[in-house]
Amino acid sequence: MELMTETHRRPGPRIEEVARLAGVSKSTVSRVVNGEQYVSAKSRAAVAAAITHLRYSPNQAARSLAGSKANAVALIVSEQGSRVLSDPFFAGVLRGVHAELSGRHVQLLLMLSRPEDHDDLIAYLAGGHVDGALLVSLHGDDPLPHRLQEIGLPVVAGGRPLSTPSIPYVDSDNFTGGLDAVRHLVSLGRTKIATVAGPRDMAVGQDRLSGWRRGLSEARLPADLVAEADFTPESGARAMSELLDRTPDIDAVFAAADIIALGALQVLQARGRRVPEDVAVVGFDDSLLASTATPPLTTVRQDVEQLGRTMTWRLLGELAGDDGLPPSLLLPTALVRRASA
Amino acid sequence: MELMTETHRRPGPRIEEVARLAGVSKSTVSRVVNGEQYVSAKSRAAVAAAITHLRYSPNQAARSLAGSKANAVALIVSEQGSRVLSDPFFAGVLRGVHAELSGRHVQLLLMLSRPEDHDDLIAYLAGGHVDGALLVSLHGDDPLPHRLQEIGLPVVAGGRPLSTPSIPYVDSDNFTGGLDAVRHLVSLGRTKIATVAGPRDMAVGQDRLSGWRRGLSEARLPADLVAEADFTPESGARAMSELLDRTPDIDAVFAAADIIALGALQVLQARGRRVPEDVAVVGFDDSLLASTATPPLTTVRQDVEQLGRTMTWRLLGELAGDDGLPPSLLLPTALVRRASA
DNA sequence: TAGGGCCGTGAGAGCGCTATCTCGGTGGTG
DNA sequence: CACCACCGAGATAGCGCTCTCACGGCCCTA
Repeated sequence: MELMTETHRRPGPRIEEVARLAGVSKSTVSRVVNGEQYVSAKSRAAVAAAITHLRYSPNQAARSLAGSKANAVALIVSEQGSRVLSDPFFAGVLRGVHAELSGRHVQLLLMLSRPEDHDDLIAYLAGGHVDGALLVSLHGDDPLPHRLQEIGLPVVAGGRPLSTPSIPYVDSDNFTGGLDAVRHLVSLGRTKIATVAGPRDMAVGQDRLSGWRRGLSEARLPADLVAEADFTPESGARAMSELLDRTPDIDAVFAAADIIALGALQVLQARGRRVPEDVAVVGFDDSLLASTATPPLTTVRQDVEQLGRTMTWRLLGELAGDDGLPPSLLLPTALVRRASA
Repeated sequence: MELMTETHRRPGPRIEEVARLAGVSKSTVSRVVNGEQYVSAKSRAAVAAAITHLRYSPNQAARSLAGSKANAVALIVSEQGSRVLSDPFFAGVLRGVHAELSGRHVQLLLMLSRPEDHDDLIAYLAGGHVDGALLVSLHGDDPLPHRLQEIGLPVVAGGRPLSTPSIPYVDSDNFTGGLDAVRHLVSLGRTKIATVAGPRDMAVGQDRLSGWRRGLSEARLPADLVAEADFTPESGARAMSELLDRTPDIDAVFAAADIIALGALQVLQARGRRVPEDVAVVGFDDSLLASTATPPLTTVRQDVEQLGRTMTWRLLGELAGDDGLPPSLLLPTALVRRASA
């Protein structure tokens, strides 16, 4: 009797059984499950009761197959290293995305992809396994957004993508953030205001730098004290050293990120500068690092969780067929005053 | 002409087309795609060529439906707040999980669940939408691991689950870590060694505390200087204050996490204690916070990425039907000496 | 030379849903 | 009173794949 094969059946009831218990057809159950109209209150209640009683949970695979939609979106992190994941920025976005998704029966697939894996990624996404994609941490030359657009997958980027301006994105208002930081420094009477900028191949680096420039030009101060760092304390320290070597009498620094500011802070203290008396320091992000630094860091707050929520809202809107959605959105930033400036 | 409905067809070729191009049947293409035996080298090559040429990517939904397996695992974060996501611990685990999964055609579903959402979660998972689950950040009384076990879903926990000892888990050797921290403090000649312990309803809190106790008992020192905190600098600061109020002449503190140590450090400095001269401080985790603290923190390093990898390895092993897998695994920790002790 | 494995392959039956078509009943309109 | 729009419901055809089964050819053994 080879009928006795171990049938490894998936557990749980089928839609069929729910229909039988509720005394209606599969179609009606499907309508109820999908919240469609044209179902009598009576049927609706009967189905709901049956679902609860049987603990029915519709099979996503079957649903996707029949319905030509995946009920899932991908959060794609495109980065050479996987450093990003430790970044509070990423954590915040993730939290926001999840918050916005929760209760909507849309699954979140997390995909990291290094540039050399992009082909696989594209193939997978082109297969219709997700309905849309959220993109974060884009370096400027990353061809990924463009390629996603090519295969017709709805995409929203977190942070302005340098390479593909046509893609919808949500970003913090980094320019105004940088501008506000400098205005604050100017209001403190500082005149030799340097910056440790972020990577120039990322919009976030460019925009905060532009804000700094604008602030200095407003105050008719020279904008020549620039060093570049990536988002590590080490590179922040290195950049600060350069700046100090070049111009020892700097009296303020705008760091493009708290984590950069931290490295700068260490160098400043090691070189005998008092913060904020000799050199005022402003960071960016208002991460945990800012409040626990010594001295606590004045910084520009960005609400990354809100950024995640907004990206998701935008994507789901597009998937629902809303038009009139803004192509892109800028989220406000705010200066948080602490001891360092 | 309502035939003109927007047919929203999924893009890409079907298995059928690959078969036609390769001159074989669907069955053979399926065999090649799934790496089965009993396919001639010739057919295999023809199919591979066709796949490449057509950029074929099999439809996961159809695969899951026909094959009764989801080709996906869930990473479940069970927590009241969504604070966890910002935790470097979580980020590290995530990175490890992803690394171990990559190239295996297994998708990662990220699911956060507050206790009040557990019913939904269970229903979803019972539906066979994932093949297994990875669990992190469990408070002791969390019924989730038990319930997952009930529905027969293969599960591996990250961190020892207090409530369900029978569940396979992977954890850092927190006990030995705590022990090593104290031994180091003792070797420095400290005798009034306090601890700011982690939450007592989490294994990680209990185990590090036990290690501290053992260390003191080895050195025949009293183990009565205990305060408890959760994983925030604020609670660390509060706990440190209590400790100092109770016993002003403390000369060393073992904090159950770097983030707790940070709060302790601030209180210590505010109260005029020099670190490490008056009070030596040891943290746990070796997070970024440890190296950027003032002074840089001596701490116990745990390799959370490795933890994520190991959890995943264990789960995939179980899914592949390996037996002889160790039920649980402990990963080594290591003391990292810096300035604070 | 006949029999039995084993390899390589194809045909075809579902997997559990959703989408579409169909149809009877109801109530408002000319 | 006939007509028709519309609501509520059921029947059924796939969605794209995997899995089981069947079958022919080959090699090895008796």
